[in-house]
Amino acid sequence: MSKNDGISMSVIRRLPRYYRFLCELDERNVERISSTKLAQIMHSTASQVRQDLNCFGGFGQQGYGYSVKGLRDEIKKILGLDRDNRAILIGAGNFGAAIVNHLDFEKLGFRLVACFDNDKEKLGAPLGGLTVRDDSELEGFCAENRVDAAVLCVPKENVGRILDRLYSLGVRNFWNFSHYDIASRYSDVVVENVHLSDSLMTLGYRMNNL
Amino acid sequence: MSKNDGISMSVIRRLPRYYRFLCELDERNVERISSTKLAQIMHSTASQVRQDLNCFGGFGQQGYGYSVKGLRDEIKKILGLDRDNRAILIGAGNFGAAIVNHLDFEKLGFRLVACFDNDKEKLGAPLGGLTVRDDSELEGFCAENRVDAAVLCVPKENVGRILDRLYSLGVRNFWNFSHYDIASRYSDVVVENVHLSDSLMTLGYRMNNL
DNA sequence: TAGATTGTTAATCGATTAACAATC
DNA sequence: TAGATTGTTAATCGATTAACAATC
Repeated sequence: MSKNDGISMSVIRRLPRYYRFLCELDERNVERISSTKLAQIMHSTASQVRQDLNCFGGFGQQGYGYSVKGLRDEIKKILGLDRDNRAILIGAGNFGAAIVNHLDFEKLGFRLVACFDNDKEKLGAPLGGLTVRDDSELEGFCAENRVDAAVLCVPKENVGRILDRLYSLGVRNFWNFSHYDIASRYSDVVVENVHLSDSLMTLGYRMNNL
Repeated sequence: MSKNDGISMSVIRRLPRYYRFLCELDERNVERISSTKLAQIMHSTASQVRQDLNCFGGFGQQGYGYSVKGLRDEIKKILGLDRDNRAILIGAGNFGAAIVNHLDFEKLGFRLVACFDNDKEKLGAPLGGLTVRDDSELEGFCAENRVDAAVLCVPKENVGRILDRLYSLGVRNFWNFSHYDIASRYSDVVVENVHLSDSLMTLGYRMNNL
């Protein structure tokens, strides 16, 4: 983990983009790329590209640039996309189901191992290769299976209670689609918030002001 | 639009959060709030709160703080949540449908006026109070109706073609859920990207490195 | 070797934080 | 009035950009 620590969020959030663009380049059979070219693709600067990459190691070669495959694989490793982070979905409604079906968790370093919902109607429904379980099975499941992260797709009102249960079951990592402020309740957790409505409001502001 | 210009993205992205928290405070019948208290809620600093708000005007009162209702209404106006930005959905699959059903567009300053899909199976299906239209109706619809923004929920491979059509129809604002790089193709557009997979990769990185 | 391009240090820029006079 | 808290200017911090020696 030597150099992996103390990386700023700005850099971390750029990593997935590097990874995506490098995958594309590789698919187009591009073998090498300079920081200047990569910067153009990233809408960034050559300096920033080199600074970013050098947070993790010297992956380039003077006078040559970076090997596309090589760099892609390094970033894949840095992002931990080959990991098997075990995730559960909380809230298998339209929204949660769409998220789960839309994404290829495996390619992102995760494996969905269970889906829970408190609606008896949904019990047993197929979802992402799994079967929706009743909310009451959560404790039993977590006792028997390692759970690294929870994807929260339940209405804000329900998040508090389920969060407390998850926390007491040892879950410390959350992908949160609700507006519940998890960080205010627990400080020793990792929370990645996705606030779609904030994003749409931002678009609204920008389209009418820029 | 006097003071509304030249606001940094950092500030803009915080506006929806101010708005959400102020709404909550109002629901809890809190009448006034100081920058210090608001900063606690925002996980920010009193200085930043005051700096942020003063980009748009002096909404507070010395010795008192800010009126919750008053400030909420100001930010609502700044964000343009009372507007009627006319949006269309492109791609009414599981994912697009879930997005549209999940959010209350009206409360966010938008009105969904049409949904399009190229799958004949979906034609006529009800969605968000509307009926899914065939992709081929896009030109006709845009000729007869003002369209301010498009929500792109189609696979990356299909974005290029639909984007060109939308651009030539005059649409310049995009809420983009695909990995297609719109900004590279057109520079005079406003794009708000939602990259869910990037977000999940970021969570993966953080949970294994922090 | 000469040309290209990195890795890294230094300079700049912008955003955040601190300080404090103004004032309710 | 005295206390509280803003609006705003100044200081600090961190992130981005520029520069250049190292080297492939």
